[in-house]
Amino acid sequence: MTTMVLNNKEFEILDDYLRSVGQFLTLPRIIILDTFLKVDGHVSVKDLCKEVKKKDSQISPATVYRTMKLLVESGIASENEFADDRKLFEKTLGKEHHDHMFCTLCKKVSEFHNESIEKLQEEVAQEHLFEITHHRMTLFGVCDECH
Amino acid sequence: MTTMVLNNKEFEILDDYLRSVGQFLTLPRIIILDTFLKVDGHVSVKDLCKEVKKKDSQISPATVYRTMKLLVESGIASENEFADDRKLFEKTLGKEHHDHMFCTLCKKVSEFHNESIEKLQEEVAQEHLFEITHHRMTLFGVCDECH
DNA sequence: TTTCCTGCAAACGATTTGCAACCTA
DNA sequence: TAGGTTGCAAATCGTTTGCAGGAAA
Repeated sequence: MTTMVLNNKEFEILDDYLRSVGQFLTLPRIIILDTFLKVDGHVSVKDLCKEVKKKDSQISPATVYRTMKLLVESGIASENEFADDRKLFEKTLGKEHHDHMFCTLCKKVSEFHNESIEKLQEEVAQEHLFEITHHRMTLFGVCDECH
Repeated sequence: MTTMVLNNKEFEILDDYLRSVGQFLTLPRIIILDTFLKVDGHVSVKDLCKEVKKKDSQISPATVYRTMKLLVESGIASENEFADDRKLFEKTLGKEHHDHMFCTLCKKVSEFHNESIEKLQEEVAQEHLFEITHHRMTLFGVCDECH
């Protein structure tokens, strides 16, 4: 039997968010969030649907899409696209900002953070009178294991 | 009457590329490349189709898609996606590598280059034994004009 | 003649949406 | 009761592909 991790702060955050927009934390939403939290790394909706179906075969892809949108809105998840048309979600809570390295051979996504780059980005933006809300940086190439 | 710029190096490059893979520089391909070269900035296939149709209403979107693929393969164009599902093409020939700033209000794409960032990216990659083939960096935010 | 090219329409795959039935405050 | 929620199927949207006719080497 699967144990739910309802005590996670993510459930509280989603619940708060939903209340603030006049919506409810329903069972399908709980199951989807729980599933999402237990997958590690970057997941596609397709893969998430597979996992969700194991817990409740009734839950439709439409609901997974709708719920993932809510998770993004509430700041629990973020979206990123690496290879063509593969939109992937990752957890954002409790993780500092980071960028990605995508191995074009094994498709593995790894993360890094470099404060100097962040500072330089801010400098560049200021030079162009551009106000950054967020950025996206991905290095494509071959990871150590694929060498 | 529209003048073609057949003397541009891009036509030679496409022709060479096509020959190397046993294909030909046909009229539709010439028209599409010519149109692409005359548009500035970043274009979607949809917008390109509109321009192409003005010169030859017979040319189908399928051919535009097929030709843009060839342009990317031959190094004349490159693809980038900024906002959701808007794949845009830009010329690469004669332009040094650059990154992008995307204004989320007016959707304008502007370019910048920062050598220090490039060096740091290379350093980060080396630390992780990752071999970069290319990278993609986009700053999202509000441009000067939209302030 | 063989291989490539093209337009057309159909197919595709990811995502969204309209709807009727269902919950829940 | 009113308004949010869901599964289902249909609709969308960008893109790709099968095919039959046409053109070039």
